[in-house]
Amino acid sequence: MKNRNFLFGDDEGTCDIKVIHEESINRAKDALLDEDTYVELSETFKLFGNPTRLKILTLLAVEDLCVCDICEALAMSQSAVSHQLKTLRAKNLVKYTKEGKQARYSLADKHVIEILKIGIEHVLE
Amino acid sequence: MKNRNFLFGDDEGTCDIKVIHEESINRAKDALLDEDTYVELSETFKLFGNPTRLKILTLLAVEDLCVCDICEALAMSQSAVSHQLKTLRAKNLVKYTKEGKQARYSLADKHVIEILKIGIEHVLE
DNA sequence: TGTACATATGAACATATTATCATATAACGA
DNA sequence: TCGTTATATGATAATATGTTCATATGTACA
Repeated sequence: MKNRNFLFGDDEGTCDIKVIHEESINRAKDALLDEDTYVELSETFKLFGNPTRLKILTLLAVEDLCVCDICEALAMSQSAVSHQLKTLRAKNLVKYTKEGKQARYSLADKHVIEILKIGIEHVLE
Repeated sequence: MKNRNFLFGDDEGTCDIKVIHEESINRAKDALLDEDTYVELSETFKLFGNPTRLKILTLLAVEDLCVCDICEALAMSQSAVSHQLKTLRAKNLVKYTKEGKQARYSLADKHVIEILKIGIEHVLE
């Protein structure tokens, strides 16, 4: 089973690394969220991890825009922009309404601007 | 099929769609930051776009921990954790102090917890 | 109708990311 | 010194990502 060492704590057997600060580990582990939550969270943050999407979000923070407006503003292809809008939609960061031939996009979530602001604060320090 | 521009030859491959809302485009474009800032920003946000790193940040939000504590808490290899800590260090999200053989890691930036909180709010809605 | 316009999307390719493996470094005790 | 422990890191392979190309869908208007 386990090797027991009263001075330095239990050895975990399968893991070859000694547990050094068991109390701290337990407190920290209690704060961990569900695996599913972390996957969801990471997928959402991943959307902020790309310059093109950050630019789109910046634009939409100022003005609701249709797809071709965004293409024009960023000098990017319609396809590239449309694909990115799709991924942003999938995680509820943007929404759109159909207006005739056009699709008018806007931010879907108040958190988007908050996250952008804090991120900018961080990198500008 | 592709439109051809007889004055300037083939278009630049960017966007041959007509400008629909020029005023809006100009206002939105004014809000855009430097390209370099977006690259920096995206690299920082990218760090939040991975479940392992999110877990590490959660742990460090509660307790300063050494590398093997984190390995233990996440049941992950020392190498994987160490690599992720390196990337987190590179963007100033965590810092560490050497204590003998160990390296005690902690959050380096107050923004980390704020960003985590807002992200969690978003996904839990 | 037919045609141009606005957007969406599947496939494919190049690049980026992440965990693993093997190994290096560095501190400590015997 | 040697051996053990704690951490760091280069190389690699599997997977994910982002743009382009080609094409599909849907709308408006002559």
